Parts: sequence; C-alpha cells; structure tokens
Amino acid sequence: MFSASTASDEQAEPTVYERIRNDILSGRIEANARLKVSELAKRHGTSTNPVREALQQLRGEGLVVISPNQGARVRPIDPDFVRDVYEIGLELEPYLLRWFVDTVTPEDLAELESIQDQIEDLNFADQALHTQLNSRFHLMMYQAHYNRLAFDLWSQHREIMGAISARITIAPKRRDAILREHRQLIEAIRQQDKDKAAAILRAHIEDAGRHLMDQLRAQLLRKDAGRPTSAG
Amino acid sequence: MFSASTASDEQAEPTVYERIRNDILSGRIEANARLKVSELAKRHGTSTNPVREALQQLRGEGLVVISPNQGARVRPIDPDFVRDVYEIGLELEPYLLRWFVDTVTPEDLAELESIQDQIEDLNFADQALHTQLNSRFHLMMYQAHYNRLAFDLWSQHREIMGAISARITIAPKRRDAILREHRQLIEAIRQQDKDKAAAILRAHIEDAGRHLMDQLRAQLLRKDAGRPTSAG
DNA sequence: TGCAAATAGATTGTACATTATAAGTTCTTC
DNA sequence: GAAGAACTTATAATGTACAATCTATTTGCA
Repeated sequence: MFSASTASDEQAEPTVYERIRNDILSGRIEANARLKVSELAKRHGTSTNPVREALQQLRGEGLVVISPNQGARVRPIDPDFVRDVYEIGLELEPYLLRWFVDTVTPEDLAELESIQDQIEDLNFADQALHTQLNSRFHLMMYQAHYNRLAFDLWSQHREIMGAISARITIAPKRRDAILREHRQLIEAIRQQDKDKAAAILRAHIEDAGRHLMDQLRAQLLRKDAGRPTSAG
Repeated sequence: MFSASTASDEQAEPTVYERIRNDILSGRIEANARLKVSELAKRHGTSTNPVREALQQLRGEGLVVISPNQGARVRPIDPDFVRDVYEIGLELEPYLLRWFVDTVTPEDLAELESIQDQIEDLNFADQALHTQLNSRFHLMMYQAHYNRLAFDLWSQHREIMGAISARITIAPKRRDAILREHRQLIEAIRQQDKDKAAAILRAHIEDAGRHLMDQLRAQLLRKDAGRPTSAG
C-alpha cells in the first residue's frame, strides 16, 4: 500500500465526530443541550448524515442521549452521574496502577515526578491547565497497561471528569491534599509496594470525587436559584 | 394518526440496531465477519441509513470496529479480549455485590436460591440455558444497584461473555465448582458478610474467566488447524 | 379557561451521486 | 518467458438531497 492514503506529516483535519465530541467536552455545548442535526450540519459545513452517525457513536459512548423521534441531547451532568463515574474509577484505577507498579522503570518514575513538579510549579494558577496536567499524571501510570479495554474506559471517564472539573474551583484545603497524596503515591511506587500504592490511590480518588461532587452540587444550586421551580 | 404509534400491549418490533446486535451476540454473525451496509439493509428490509446508524452505535459500544473507507467488522474475539473483559468484572462485580449485601431482603434471597435451584436442576444439560440462568443469578444481585453506569457496563460485558460461553463446553470439574461457589456466595450474603461475599465472588469470577479463556484458546486452535498460516 | 385542530420544525427513512479501495488484467522489463 | 508495475474495473463506503413522519407549540373556538 504505497498509496499514502494518509500522508505522513499532513495532519488530517478532525472529523465531525471529533469536533462535536470536543465541543461537548470543552463546554462549548453545555450539558443537556439539544443537538439538532441540521443545525450541527450547517455549523460544521457538511450534510446531515455524518452528523447523525457521529451522534449515534457518541450515544454508544454514553456522552449523548437519544430519545426516539425527539432527537439527541448532551448527557445531563448531575452529581449522581459524577458519583457513578468516580466510583467506577475507584475500582478500576487501583487495578490499572498495580500493573504499573509491577513494570515501572526509573525513567517512568522520573517522568512522573517531572509532571508532578509541573503541577506544583503551576500551583493551581490555571484551573484548566492543572486539570490537564493532573490527567497526564494519571495517564502516565495507566497508558502502558495491557488491558486496553479498561484503559480506554478509564480514558473516556477521565475526559468527562476533566471537562467538569476544569470548570470547578478547587478549595485551598483540597489543593494541599492533592499535592501530598501525589507525592505519597510516587513514593509508594518507588518502593514497589502495590498494596500501599493502591490504598493511597483509592483515598486520593475518594477525596477528589467527593470534592468534585460537592462543588458541582453547589454550582447547580447557584444556577437553579435564578430559575423557577423545575417542576416539569 | 390512528396507526397505533405505540399501542399498549402490542410489542413494538425490534429495531435494526437490536436485530444486528442480536445477530452478533447469538453468533449468527460470527466474530470478525464483515458487515456490509447494503447487504444488511436488504436483509432487514430497510434502507442504508438505519443500518449505518446502528453500526455507529455498536461501534460506540465496542461491539463493532469501523476502519475508514473499509467498513465495519464484528469485533474480533480473542483470548486477550476475554481476559480484558473478565478482569474488569473482577473489579466491578464485588463493588456491585456490596450494595446488594447491604440492602438484601429475605425475598431477594429466596429468589436467588430459586434461580440456583433451577441451575442445579438443569445440571448443565443445556449449555445455552445454563448460561442464561447463570446470567440471571448475577443480574439478580446487581440490578437494583444505584450506580446505573456501572450496572449497564456490567450488563454489556455480561452479554458478550454470555455469547461466548454459550458456545463453549464447561468441563465437568468446573461444574461442581460453580455450584459450590454459588452456594457459598448465597450463604455469605445471608450472613450479611460483605467482605466474605466479595472474596468468594472474586474467586468465582477468576475461576470462570480462566476456564473460559482456556476453552476459547483451545477452540481457536482447532479452528486454525484447518487453515493456512494466518499471515495476513 | 380548557380542549381540539392546524401548523411549524425536526427526526427518520429513501434514493442517488461521489469517492476510495481492492482485485483483476495488460503491458513493460529483466 | 516470468515477475512486477501501472492501469482498468468492480464494489462498497461516504456524502448529498429530498420525502415522509412524528412531536410540540400555537392558534382558534366553545
């Protein structure tokens, strides 16, 4: 196949699927917003079919909800949903971590510390950037795992959680805890202590999830204050 | 519009999506088989668009793989994939079980025992039926869980695993173990001992997964024996 | 004020055009 | 004469345009 179907350095422009997905995760399209196919088609300069297929795929991923004859909506994000996602992470991430501890190299540890240094340097000055670095910290530990299904699932969830947490303020008390927990985790990994590392990670996720839920709940309350009773 | 859009008792006929999904899970379309849209459209008496959207949705669910300009295929089922699925279950099911142990009623326990009785009565005479009953046994424990995301994920995986195991013979030695483990599990639940129940369940899944992988590997070897080297 | 019919707008399904891949054939070259 | 590259052709995926159907809102009337 010398046909160079996808030229080497020329980066292919993103598909409609990727663009819509990005719009949702970046918050440009907000949760629960209606997704009209013809509108999206115009917006992305294409016909309706690519949009329809993109929406179906996103539905399969759980990012979009489609009701028959009523069209598609962005999945509503409520505290319950966040709880569900983070509780799954609570079970999955220690599993992913164990393999990393088993196979970690000095280079891996150096890279992990480098990311952690960047997080501490930034010191929560930029919320979005912090979320990105934090994702990279966890990504670094899981990306080489042999279970691609589990890794992909975690990635999906991470993108959703990242999208939410990027628009949430982290309480000062929480900030110190994050840095401490990360450092403890690195230390346990260096010692190749699987159980200890898993325990620290579990606690870390539990704290982060609880904090995110609380902040989200507060934010939703502020929003709903301006609205009438949502007795639909 | 008297067309009885959704009449009360008249069960709506399955959608194209459901039919294709069913064909895959029941084995009527085998793993790695090519899925041509126009062919499927003819087969199900519809035009191409519904088929395309169904395939995209199935792709989002991970049941179908689509490569650009080359169309869709049923996800290849290899031992690695089975391992990935069952290892996720290994982490998720104990989590789901804990809630059940916390909230279990005497009626729940009776129902669970009833299913187990049916399993023992059947005594592996019908492989497909056994798989179905076994699914119901686990389903019974998880279906009321508050985490719908986790439950749906487990259901998806269960359907895939069920589809595979329905076409695999269970070794006699394994049969006794299954019955014993189920009984032990019921007992631990009755005692409301979460940790004990979770430990038994973990072991149960581990055994089942390992057995399934081994059998699948053997079956694939038998298949490949008749073929030339698969250097493609 | 409450209900029913009409209407607007969006979803869903059908038909067709375009484009890309893959296989088969012919022509060139060693 | 055989091997391989280039061209041709068939087939299926991808994108466009349009028709039919359904939902929700609004308007008119009792």
